[in-house]
Amino acid sequence: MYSNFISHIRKYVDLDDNSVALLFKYITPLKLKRKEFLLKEGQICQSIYFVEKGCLRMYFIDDKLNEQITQFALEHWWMADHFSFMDNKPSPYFIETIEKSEILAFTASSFEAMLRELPQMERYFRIVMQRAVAASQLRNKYTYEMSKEEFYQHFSTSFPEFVQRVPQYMIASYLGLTPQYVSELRKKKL
Amino acid sequence: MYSNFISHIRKYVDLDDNSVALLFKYITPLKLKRKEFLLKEGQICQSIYFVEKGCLRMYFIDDKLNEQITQFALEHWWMADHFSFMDNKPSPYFIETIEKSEILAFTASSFEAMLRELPQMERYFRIVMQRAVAASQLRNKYTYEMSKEEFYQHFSTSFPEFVQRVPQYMIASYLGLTPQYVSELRKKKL
DNA sequence: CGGAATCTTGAAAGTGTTCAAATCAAGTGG
DNA sequence: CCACTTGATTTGAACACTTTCAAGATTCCG
Repeated sequence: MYSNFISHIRKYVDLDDNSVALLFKYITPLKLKRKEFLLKEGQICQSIYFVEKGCLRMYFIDDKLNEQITQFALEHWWMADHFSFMDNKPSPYFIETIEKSEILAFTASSFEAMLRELPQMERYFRIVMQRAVAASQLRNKYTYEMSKEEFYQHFSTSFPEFVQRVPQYMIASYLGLTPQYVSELRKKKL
Repeated sequence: MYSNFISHIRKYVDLDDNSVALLFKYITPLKLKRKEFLLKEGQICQSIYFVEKGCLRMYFIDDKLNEQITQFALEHWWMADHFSFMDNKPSPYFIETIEKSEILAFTASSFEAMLRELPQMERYFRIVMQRAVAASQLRNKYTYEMSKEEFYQHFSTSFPEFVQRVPQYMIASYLGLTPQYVSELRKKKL
């Protein structure tokens, strides 16, 4: 049960079976179909979400009414609008399933209660968050040193499984370029 | 002593005076002049750094030999190359003082030992890292929705104290635009 | 099969960069 | 305190990368 989640935790902290049982009390499991929403613009991001199976995207609507995708989450990734989640602010984002997905949710209050009962989980989340910071430092560095063309080529060779799994126009949006330009770049590469 | 640091911790967790005394054992305080380095390209980022007073920048040298600034840190901010710090990988970055600064450093080993002795600090760092993730989500959103011109105007009106404190060309670098273009934008605004 | 969503094409327009050179500011040593 | 040297900012013209717009071709799904 929730094997991806448990194995992810055990990568970073020791957690005995008894603690795992306690942990389960705080989880809200969700089974979602394709194109269902976990969060919509204007709502407060009530939970942080762990992708046990499937795929999520986070996006907002820009002033030209385009969907701008800012994050994806595959198996064993966390997803949340952390500002909204921590400070109870309305979120500008949508979080939506791209595929049929199994999600584990911690509401803000269950998250707090869980951390109080299982302090090892503070360590787990400290490490997870620190790794998220590291990942965003790296991604950020790429945006400084690569042109959009290079960024696209780099992404599609680094994550070919991703390019298989999600439509081109979503990748274009995530990389901050137009679907037309992606189309041009693909042609160029052949 | 280290009052900015202690008050920052106490914003997020309760820490009694006894624990503060224990905490001090793990800190390496550094007094640095302007333009001194905490990290250079190729080295492993040995410590994470808290800015008690002063100002740091982090940058790397791109393929055209420009210094590309990816982060600043003012008082009560943390600074590190987290990938290098956590996984002992050589860093592509330089970390350098912009002004005379007082820095508190935790080496990787003192950081670990401190967290083991003072588990409340796991909570503190979990919160700090989570807020760092939130901040990078926000900054990232800006890069999707603003042109470089808007990004510059937004930054310089949001952080006027910053524009005072650091040279234009560093702000240009941080925002990912050329000093020439910044110059043009400033002219435009008058 | 029909309709909607996705992907491709090509031309025109912008936004921001590059290059080269001039001007301005600032710190150092005499 | 001035002269000198280096660092920082400004200018303008030419260029490059990426977007926009408008259609057309294709794929997918019920």
